Amino acid sequence: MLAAARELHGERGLDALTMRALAERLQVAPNALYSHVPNKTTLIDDVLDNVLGEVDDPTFGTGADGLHALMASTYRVLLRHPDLVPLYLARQGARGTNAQHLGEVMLALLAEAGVVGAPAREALRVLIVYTIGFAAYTADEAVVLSAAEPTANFQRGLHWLLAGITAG
Amino acid sequence: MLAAARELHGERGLDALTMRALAERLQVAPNALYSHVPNKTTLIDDVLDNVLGEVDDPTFGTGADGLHALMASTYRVLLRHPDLVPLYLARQGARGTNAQHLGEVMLALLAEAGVVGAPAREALRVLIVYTIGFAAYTADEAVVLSAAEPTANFQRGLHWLLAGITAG
DNA sequence: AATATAGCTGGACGCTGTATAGTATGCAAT
DNA sequence: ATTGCATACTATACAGCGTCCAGCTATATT
Repeated sequence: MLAAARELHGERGLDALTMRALAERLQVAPNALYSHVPNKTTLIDDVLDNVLGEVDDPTFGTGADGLHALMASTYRVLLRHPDLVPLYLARQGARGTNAQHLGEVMLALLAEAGVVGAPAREALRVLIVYTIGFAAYTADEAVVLSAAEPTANFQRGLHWLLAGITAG
Repeated sequence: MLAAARELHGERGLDALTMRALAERLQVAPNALYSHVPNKTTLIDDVLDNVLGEVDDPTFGTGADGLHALMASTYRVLLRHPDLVPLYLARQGARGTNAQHLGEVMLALLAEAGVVGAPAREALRVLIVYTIGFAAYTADEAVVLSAAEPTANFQRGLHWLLAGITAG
């Protein structure tokens, strides 16, 4: 069902992802979905977290470099799903297992860069906000402009933030 | 009508701001609203831009200092309307007259700080994204925690960005 | 063999934004 | 003074939404 929901969203967009349309795709009555999901909100929560599974963990790069790679990967994933991006912010970044995993990886990389404790949690928030925010703000444009210009812009700002974070 | 919409939103939240509820408040049939507004989306656009009118232009402070003050004021305004914040991002910051004015003030302050042309437009985007993004992400928390901690966090990141921007 | 449970169905409720058609009011031009 | 027209309203209605309720059936458990 999550898979069907993601297909439907991928093919026809967020607005077309209604309980009735999803039920039709599954050849099932609309209310049958409520045997699997308490409501549409948590279904979308699941979709949001599932999308985050596409983010690549950085296999190389330590500390700030790794963070840069991770955030850039996240940015690319978000741009692939422009209409979902505002939802991440509305839900403060989603709380599923994939989101949690990303948070842990980020904290590990921050620790490598010498940032731990309260400053690390602050840095985490700044980086998440900046990345999702930039994706939300440039979503339309980036799709049109083949992402090159906004991505460069994103990376420049990201660099400034990382410089400030690691400078203590 | 815009005033009534803002009242209704202020009193009962975004979800309660329906065409029917607004019509009832105005003692009018629901569809009568469509003599004044083409659809609900542009009504909300108007509300969003109207809210931005609450942001204070910095009367003192030049360049980076002024920008810091302006963004902090914007952040405070946004926090006053948590449920609207995701909408700003979904619409790339709104395009009404108030939004336009803010953009011009920001560009002027950037110019004072020696940033003009393409870098200025990039800086503009980074600052807007960061501010709205942070507001969206901390909205719930900030209301509960009386805003002190997230605001400090916001200002720290903002400082890093401004340092990067003005360093060229 | 009896029973519980998971997954479904038909139908409905209350809500949403909005289209259509018609009506009363006030102002402009003849 | 009368005609004409735009503005703002009304009543009604449509299609769509998320979701609740009651009941059926097949499968799994004891």
